[in-house]
Amino acid sequence: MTSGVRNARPPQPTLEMVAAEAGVSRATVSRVVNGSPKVRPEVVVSVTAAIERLNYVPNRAARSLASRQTQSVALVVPEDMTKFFGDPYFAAVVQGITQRLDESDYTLNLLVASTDPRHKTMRYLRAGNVDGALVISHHTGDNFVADLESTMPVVFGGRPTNDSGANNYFVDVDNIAGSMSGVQHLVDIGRRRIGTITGPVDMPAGIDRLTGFRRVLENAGLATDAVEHADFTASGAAAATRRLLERCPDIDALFVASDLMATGALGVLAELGRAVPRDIAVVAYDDSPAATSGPIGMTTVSQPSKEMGFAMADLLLRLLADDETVPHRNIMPTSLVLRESA
Amino acid sequence: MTSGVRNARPPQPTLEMVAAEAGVSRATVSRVVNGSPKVRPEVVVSVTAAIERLNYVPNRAARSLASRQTQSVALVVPEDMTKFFGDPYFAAVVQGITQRLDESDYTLNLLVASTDPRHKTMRYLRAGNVDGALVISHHTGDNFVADLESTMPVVFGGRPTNDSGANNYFVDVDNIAGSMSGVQHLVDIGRRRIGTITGPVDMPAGIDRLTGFRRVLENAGLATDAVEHADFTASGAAAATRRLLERCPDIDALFVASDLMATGALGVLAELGRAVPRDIAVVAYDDSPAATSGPIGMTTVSQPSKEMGFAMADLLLRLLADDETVPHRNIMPTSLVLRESA
DNA sequence: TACCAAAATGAGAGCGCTCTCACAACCCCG
DNA sequence: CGGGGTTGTGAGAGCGCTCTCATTTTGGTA
Repeated sequence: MTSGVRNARPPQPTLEMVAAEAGVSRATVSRVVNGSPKVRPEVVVSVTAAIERLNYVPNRAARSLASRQTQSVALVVPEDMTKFFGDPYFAAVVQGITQRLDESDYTLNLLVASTDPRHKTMRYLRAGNVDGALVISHHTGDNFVADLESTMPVVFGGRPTNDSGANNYFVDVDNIAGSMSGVQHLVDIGRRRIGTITGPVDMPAGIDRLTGFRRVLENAGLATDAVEHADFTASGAAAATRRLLERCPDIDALFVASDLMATGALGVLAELGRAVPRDIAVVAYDDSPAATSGPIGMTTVSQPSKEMGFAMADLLLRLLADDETVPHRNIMPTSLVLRESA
Repeated sequence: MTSGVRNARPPQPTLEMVAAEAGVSRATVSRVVNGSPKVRPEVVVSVTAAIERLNYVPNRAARSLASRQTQSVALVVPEDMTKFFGDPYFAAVVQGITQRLDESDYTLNLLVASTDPRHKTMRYLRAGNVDGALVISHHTGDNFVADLESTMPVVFGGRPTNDSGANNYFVDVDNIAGSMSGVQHLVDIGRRRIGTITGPVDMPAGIDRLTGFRRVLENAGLATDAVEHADFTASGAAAATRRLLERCPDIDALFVASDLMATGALGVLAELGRAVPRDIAVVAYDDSPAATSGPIGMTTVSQPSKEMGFAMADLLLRLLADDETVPHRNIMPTSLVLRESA
């Protein structure tokens, strides 16, 4: 058999070749490539020219092997693809992350993990493919995280479920305060029979937003039984809304734990002929594009998703730079955005 | 300064250490790790045990440097994040790709390129980070592709814009035939003043779907002037729909080049009080979740997006395996799915 | 002009793995 | 029981880069 497709490609130029071309040593070329200050300017010029001439690009594997760094970080998302792509919240976070990374020399590796067996993801991570990891949307059961943390720096989006020791690094909002502001608004506009569609209760974001809901209603002396759990998807929320309306047909307000879920809830409400906000006022959470893309603008608890992504990446990068002054937690502000739905 | 965060991690075990632990040579451990058949079964057992004991995971960089392969492929998407995340079409394709890759030892690197300067993406690719690349959603102006192809095997999703030599590998549907089936349906149900919202005309998918539209109308002896261009986003399509309605208020049918764009168009139609399908029948393209998630089910040209992703990955993997029998093109079937909108 | 510190450069030893050989152990058969 | 295969195993040379150190060059000073 002749050499196949793969081997037919012309070999990439190497450091060695650039060195020969420029008439200097490998070490000097390496210095130029890495921007070391201790190279004579005229040498820098001639080496740069040689690099240009040969169209040289350093080999990542070799560099990574020698330097024991990869210059890349992973974003681990323990959800399935559909959920990941379906929720504009993730889009915003990823955008923030890439924005920060683009300012650096690091690249991002996306690991959406339920499509992979967890096992495969961990092998990938432990095989030295990345210098650090960002973890978002993680659940109580995801104990791969402890493993990960013993291998490399990890930054969480959202308070990790095992945040006992307070030595985790994470970026989050105060979900309790956030949801309280949303639910309080419902109370303030005179609603008295308020229900909620929660996120998964194996995630801090799900739990905390429910806690905020309960706290406000208890303070106001209102019933807290109109609760249905869902999974941060539109269809899950739609089903939960149906269940809730069946069980508590008298509700006059609904707090939904995410914008995406609110689109599902709003669909059911429309279908059932419950006018929003007249019959039922709705407050959502996220302030993602989903809040404004539907027929009715959502009143929603705004969290800076993109900025959170940015902050996560920033935190990780500083950790990787051995910056010892980084704070363990970065709690960002929320605010209530009023639109038509409540 | 003391050793920081990065260096504080315990070093990973190496092949050498496993070899010592098992009392064999490095080469033998390597054979076991790579599943070579020429190792005595009892040796395999003892080496496997040693690997287990040390919790050994082979170092990717070293392996890649020595073998000149990375076991990973890139998915290059020359769009910005928002567009990428916003369109369920991409979600389906990515899902298909990962599904195929999960059966193999390859991993996926997502490069959504407009956030990166093109330059950075190319450097990454050329630095030997991946063995091959998948390119979707590429535009006429994206000439980085030629560069890429000289470096590694590339498979396109959608006929590439420069498909002159017919030596590109790609997976596509017959967009002309697909759109013709959709537009023909509009003609068949008696519509006579048919408009279209197109995709970008610097993309084959945009051009071909428009061509199909024109062809049907010309065959039927109908006017083909009710055309507005958009960019495969919901908001772009909404604006285009407004322009179209302004210019041709008399249209009784609309062919929209993607489901996502149709959501935008449908929104405008609803806002303007044009009943669908009574006043204006709408046919979309993709048959993504967007076609069924709105208030009215879309009649749409169904293309097997997920299967296309799968096929792309499959093609690339076979190319990487030096399979010389792979066909250059894989044209998949479309079908018209009838729902309420037309 | 001679001398020494500082700056610039090069030599060379790895990083952890793969892969080609050479060698050793074993098999069958005449 | 020796020749000629197999088959399994180990030694060792890289893969392309970084980084430490020794060496050379430079420039400032007496």
